[in-house]
Amino acid sequence: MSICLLISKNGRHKPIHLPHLQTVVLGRSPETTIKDKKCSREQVELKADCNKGYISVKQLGFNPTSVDSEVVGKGNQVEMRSGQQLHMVNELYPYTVCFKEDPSNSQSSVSTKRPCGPASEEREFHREPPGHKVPRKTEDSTQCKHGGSTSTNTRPEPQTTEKTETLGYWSQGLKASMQDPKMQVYKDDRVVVIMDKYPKAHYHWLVLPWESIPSLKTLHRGHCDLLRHMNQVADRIVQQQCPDAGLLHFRQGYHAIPSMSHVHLHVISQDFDSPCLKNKKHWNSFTTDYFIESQEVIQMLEKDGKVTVKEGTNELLKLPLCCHVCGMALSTIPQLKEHLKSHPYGRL
DNA sequence: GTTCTAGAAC
DNA sequence: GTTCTAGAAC
Repeated sequence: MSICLLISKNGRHKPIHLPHLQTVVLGRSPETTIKDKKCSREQVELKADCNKGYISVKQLGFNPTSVDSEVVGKGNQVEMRSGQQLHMVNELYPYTVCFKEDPSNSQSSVSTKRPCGPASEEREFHREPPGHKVPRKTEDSTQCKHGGSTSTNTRPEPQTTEKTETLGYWSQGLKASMQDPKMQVYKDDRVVVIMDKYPKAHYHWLVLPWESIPSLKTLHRGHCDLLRHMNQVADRIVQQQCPDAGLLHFRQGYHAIPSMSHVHLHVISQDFDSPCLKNKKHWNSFTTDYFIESQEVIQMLEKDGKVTVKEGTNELLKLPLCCHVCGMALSTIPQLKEHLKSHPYGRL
């Protein structure tokens, strides 16, 4: 399959990879180098169809995005093909689209992928631009599946003995993402932090242990230290990567019944300003008791040696929409999103 | 987890 | 007619 590249015509930055059928939101951010306030941080939503050879361009921002001088219009969507020109906003910041053969399809490129994880005690931060709301997906989700034949690093490999944990199923996606250097924001000998692939707020990271822990049910008292460390790492990420950390409210916690396998701590800003937040389930999973505070999980482990999820927790996802800050009831997701603009920092 | 889409709600 | 949700499929 070919890959899709969005190329800045005036060479402002390197080409942006648009993964096949994956929504990518671009706008004013370090990634595009656009600082123009007329350009929203979420100006356009792009989705490439590498099979059909076009990208869908949806204007999210208020000011006009255009394709070949034709304004898309807020909320509208058009198709753009090779040879056409996208202007991010106000007929400025031109881009072209290019479909070309994926060089990573060759076997040699797979074997030269990053050997999994850092050496023991290694700690490093990768400062990714937070404005890029949908991090690019790995070109090869099977990378590191076998640890890399030449790897000499000492980090414990994920357990691959359980047949049910075969990579490739959608619910196993985190295992691939956490191994992908492009997704990693921080890693040390115990944990890795990645940006959520479909962030539900302006800032949304996942902290995952290298140790294979399928779910909250598998946690025991011996994991308390690890969970405390995950919390500390999360605190540091927020401080280091979020310039609004003083104003913007954050929460750290776990979904009671997560869809994705492998224990992951959500670190999420409470603005919930994201095009990826689309439905009631998304909303209630972060704003009801379906979201269990990290401290509460640690306390349960310390006290009971296990995490207990209350009966009926799944029903919380069906609750009526209700503002997490002021409690106001909203009848639809669009109305909720409009209301959330009155709480930009996620608190009163 | 997401995407797609039928049909409910407006 | 359009918007929005919710369930199936992946």
